[in-house]
Amino acid sequence: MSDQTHDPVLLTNATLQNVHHTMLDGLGQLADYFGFSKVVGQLYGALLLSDQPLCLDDLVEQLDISKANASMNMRTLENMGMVRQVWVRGSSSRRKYYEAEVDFWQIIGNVLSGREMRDLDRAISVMSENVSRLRSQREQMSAEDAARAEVYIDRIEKMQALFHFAQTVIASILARTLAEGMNSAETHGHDNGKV
Amino acid sequence: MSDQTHDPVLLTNATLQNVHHTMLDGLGQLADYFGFSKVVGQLYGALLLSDQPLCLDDLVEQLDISKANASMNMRTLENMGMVRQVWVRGSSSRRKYYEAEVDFWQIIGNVLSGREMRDLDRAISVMSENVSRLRSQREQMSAEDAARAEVYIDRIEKMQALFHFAQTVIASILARTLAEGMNSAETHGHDNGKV
DNA sequence: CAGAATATTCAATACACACGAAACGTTACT
DNA sequence: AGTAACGTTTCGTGTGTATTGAATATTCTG
Repeated sequence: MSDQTHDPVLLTNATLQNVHHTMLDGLGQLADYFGFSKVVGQLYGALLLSDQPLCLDDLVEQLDISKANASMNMRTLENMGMVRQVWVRGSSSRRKYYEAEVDFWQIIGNVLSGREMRDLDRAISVMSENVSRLRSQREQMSAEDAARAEVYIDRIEKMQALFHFAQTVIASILARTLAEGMNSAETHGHDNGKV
Repeated sequence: MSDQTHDPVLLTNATLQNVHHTMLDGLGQLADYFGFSKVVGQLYGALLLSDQPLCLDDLVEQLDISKANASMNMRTLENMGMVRQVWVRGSSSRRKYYEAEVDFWQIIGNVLSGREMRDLDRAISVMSENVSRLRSQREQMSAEDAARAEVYIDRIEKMQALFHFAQTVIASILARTLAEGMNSAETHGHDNGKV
């Protein structure tokens, strides 16, 4: 026994097959929509709709993709906190098994606290700096340039207001996520350790 | 006579040049981040920081891109409602002039009311349909398949809850956008007890 | 410590996308 | 109408990115 994997998990029922395919397809489109490969959506869907953790070979077989592709995209899922590794005791050897993170607020909090928030902060500070420089040098400009500076300041501040709002929204989401993390026993914390 | 365009709009001041370049660069990165061409962001930035409407040739010259590129990406900006055409009286011939839409809530409302909302609705309905089918056929399945159906239902409904929340958020943004026809200033009352 | 099993990385290929040049269609001016 | 100006579409080309099979690294078992 113990073929290469623990259990092929065949779908014998037509309805189950259809739902499975529909979900993976939709999640693939969604991932594509957000700029990722559609494979990441499919991988997540396969794990989401599985009652047991799956290993790489399971996913390779299920989605009919190469192992390299699966490995690469699983790493992006890990970096986003959308999947986590789980150790299955019955496995013949040291196999990595994954399961989907189903707490979506946790996921959103992870991704927002990472790159997005930093980019946003940087953009806002760049705008602030630009406005400051324009204000300070406005006096020394020609009338024509000063008029242009006024336009710049006006438009940049309008955009900055939007970014500040986005910052507020993201901060509230993060607060919500953190408040909800107390319930979860999993100490997810900061998993970003450089390899 | 006249040059091909009305006014080259040269930036004589170093600070203005720097701010201009910084903004266009940042907006280019932002556009790229959202899956568009960076030219889209640069075009919008050029219009945003201009006190006068600009024609295609102005933009071509300013960004040093081909006319085809400018034309194509300007259309996507138009489709997103981020720029609008404006007719300039003094132009020698029939030239299209564009200006940037500066009401960002208007823009967000436009894009959300378009594709996003429909995709969201469709995704939710697909999930509902799938859950319904699973529930109705659950009885006729084998015990094993029924157990899987339960897992499917549970996970799909979890995700559906998230999508419903997103739907609510988008709906509230759309409501705000529609109500803003009269609101002139940048005072967006921070009505975000709920995002 | 040898050997096998598994995940990861690497280089080559395939694919898709964006760009620019030029032809085309359309509109206004004389 | 003729003509000039302008915007749009199309086509060939190049560049970047994703996917794959093969090679490498790592880890567990006997």
